[in-house]
Amino acid sequence: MARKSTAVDPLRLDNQICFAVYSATHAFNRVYKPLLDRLGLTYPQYLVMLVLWERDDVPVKEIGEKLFLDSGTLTPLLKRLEAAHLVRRTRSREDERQVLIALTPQGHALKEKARSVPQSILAASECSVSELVAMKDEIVALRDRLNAVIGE
Amino acid sequence: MARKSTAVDPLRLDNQICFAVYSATHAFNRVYKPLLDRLGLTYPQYLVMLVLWERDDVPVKEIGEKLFLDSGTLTPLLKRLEAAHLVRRTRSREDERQVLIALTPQGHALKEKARSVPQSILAASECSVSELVAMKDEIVALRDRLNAVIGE
DNA sequence: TCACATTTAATTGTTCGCAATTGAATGTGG
DNA sequence: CCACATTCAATTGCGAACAATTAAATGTGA
Repeated sequence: MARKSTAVDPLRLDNQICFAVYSATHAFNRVYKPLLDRLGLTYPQYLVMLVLWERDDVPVKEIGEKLFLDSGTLTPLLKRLEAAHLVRRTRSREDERQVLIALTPQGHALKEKARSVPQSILAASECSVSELVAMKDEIVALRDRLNAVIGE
Repeated sequence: MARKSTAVDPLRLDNQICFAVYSATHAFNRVYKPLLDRLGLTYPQYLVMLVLWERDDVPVKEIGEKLFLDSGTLTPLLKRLEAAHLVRRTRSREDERQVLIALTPQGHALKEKARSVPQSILAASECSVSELVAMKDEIVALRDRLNAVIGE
């Protein structure tokens, strides 16, 4: 037959890795939702808290570099975390342009309640740790190549 | 030493596959942006057009099932596509609850301009087709397991 | 047939995500 | 020292994404 096989049609939705990644992001979000509701966090807020639990008193810029987000996203998000008494925002004294983000005691304490989250996600993925690590490394490598092209 | 290795700390940002997927989604978006700007589409609008280029005159519900999106997202998006004269929205005569989405001639014609997009993405990924297909299949399988847990 | 449940889109309100701009602080070259 | 560029956060505006609700059409059982 003369028709092009749908299996290799480059415009077919099911053939697009970007849609696989896009829809997997939403699937993760839906699994995280009930877990993070108990912590009073959204998923992007949870990511910011992961950064802060690793290192505290960090400028907005640095959070943005780690999460690939800009101030247009982070400023209002951080204000909501401040309103929830999880972080404090203070101008740096050495460089008044920077705003430093520090955890409050409640912010630190929330880490303990968060410890069970990764395990629940692992269970939901029905996947071995080694498989997930391998996939993660492949996806990160792809992401970094894509990001490199943007800077070109 | 007594400290837990950071390599296996489950709360470490870099160890989370969800963040790999989340950040890869944004990286894809940034690569798509200049390509889709030329078509006058956003990325979610492009996904809807992919669905319609495969099969036309489809109820909103069906688009939502294919893209894992609900009417709260699709209704305003489809109204914007209608305002751009790419689709028409008409109530089904057999079932007045359904709204059928059909391509306009301009909507059909846009497919030709879109044909170069997948190739540009492939180039940006700096990856062989077979590698991408393998990754895509893994990610889809993970997504489907996650979605299955949500319905539990 | 009729009360009731279900299905389907639309609507409302909140939170991301980003482009573009603004304004203040800092750095740099002459 | 001073004009100028750069850096950083905040702001504005728009388009998703989703929970929760609403309203209309359809389906179902007694």
